[in-house]
Amino acid sequence: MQYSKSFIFTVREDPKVAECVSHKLLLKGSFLYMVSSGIYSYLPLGLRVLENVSNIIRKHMNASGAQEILMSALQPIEIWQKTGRDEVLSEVMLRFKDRKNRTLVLGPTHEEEVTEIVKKHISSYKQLPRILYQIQTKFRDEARPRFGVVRSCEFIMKDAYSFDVDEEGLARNYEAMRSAYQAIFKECGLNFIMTEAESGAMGGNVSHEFMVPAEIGEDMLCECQKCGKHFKDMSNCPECDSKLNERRMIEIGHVFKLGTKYSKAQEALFIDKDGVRKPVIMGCYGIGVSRVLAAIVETNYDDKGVIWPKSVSPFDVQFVCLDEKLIPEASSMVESLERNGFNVLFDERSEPAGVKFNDAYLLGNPYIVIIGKNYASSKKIDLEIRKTRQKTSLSEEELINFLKNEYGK
RNA sequence: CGGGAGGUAGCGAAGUCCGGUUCAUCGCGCUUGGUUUGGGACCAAGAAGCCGUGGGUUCAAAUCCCACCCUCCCGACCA
Repeated sequence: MQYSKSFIFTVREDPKVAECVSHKLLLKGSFLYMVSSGIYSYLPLGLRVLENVSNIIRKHMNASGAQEILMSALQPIEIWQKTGRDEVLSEVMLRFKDRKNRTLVLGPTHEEEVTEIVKKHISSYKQLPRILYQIQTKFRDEARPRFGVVRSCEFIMKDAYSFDVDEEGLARNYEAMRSAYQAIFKECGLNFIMTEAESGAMGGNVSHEFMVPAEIGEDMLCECQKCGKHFKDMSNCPECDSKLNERRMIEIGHVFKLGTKYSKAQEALFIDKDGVRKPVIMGCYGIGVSRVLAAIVETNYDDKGVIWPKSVSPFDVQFVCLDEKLIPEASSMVESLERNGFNVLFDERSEPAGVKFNDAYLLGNPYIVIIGKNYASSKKIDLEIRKTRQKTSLSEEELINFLKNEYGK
């Protein structure tokens, strides 16, 4: 992608509307466009990261046997009345009437709808277990949207639902999802903590949360000064009796054993081996995909900008050409990088070097390649690692080998 | 929903107390021409504003008064 033709428009000043790091940097680097408080559009850069995170999620979901679907955002109020959650979630639920005077809601979550789907299609133990998931936009009328994409009224969520014949099956799927989550967050470059949690309005009795320690976190965990373990309560460490510190956390994922709360209320029944009709045993598993973006930025940045982990960065390489006369050479190198499977943002603009460097740092792609004056004599280009800011001079061949090695290609 | 701060050109800000040729100003960005090109460079010329919205007070309002809207922060709330 040529920078001069891209829809990338960084700004020099910090946006006034943003206070926290992720909100500020994502707007400054034109990853996001702010429509209104708690409402954001994804520009090309932001969408690339979102897609990368989504694809990591898909990979691990599919590997654990889950199948992707896409449910409607518009839902009739009636399915919510079956479980009583039209009342429980009334504060956050966006509802309106259509032309037929029927009440519709913009789905804040999808337990009810997925249960209807399963009710229609599953009737025998032979059709179980199954896991369905989707990556989709959720709508919540938040009392106070904040921190950009951390808490917004419209956000992207991965929600998965498991369906089993018994508790043992549920336990297996719950474990499968839990380990998939650990793999997903690790691959996204997040330092996360898994902890037992309350089930809240979801129902069920077992649940775990995945948390990322960050300044702006809205949840609090107690961290042991000695052994580093985390707990909900502020008594001395149950493991080693040392003092605990409070630490703020961003919740990025939550898994629940739901049991039969929804299947009973909505009569999603199957006939078991013994001929008895039983409610399907359910679990649900959520990841705040857009919130993962924010959490990554909140924990991967410096005074110059974002430092994306390799696995999610919009581009692998930002290729900075500092001399117009070298554009033909630079173009051929960019092409060869692309042939080798790397995504390259080719900065061929006629801007001063400082502008290009600062944009590269702000956008946070992991590798910055610089071609300039020294190339004519040495035939070497410079590679700068975004994270460490270390620079080395390399030949084209050395560069490609280095990157292949870094990306395991 | 309670408390605090704020809204002036695309972005960031000054001006608001004390109303009036210092009132529409500055920096960045943008347009045109030229010089530059390994760290946000320089010169020249330009375009761009219902001073958040509506009402009021006054000879006169960005500035004073009232109402509303929007944004950020703290708290309550948060599957």
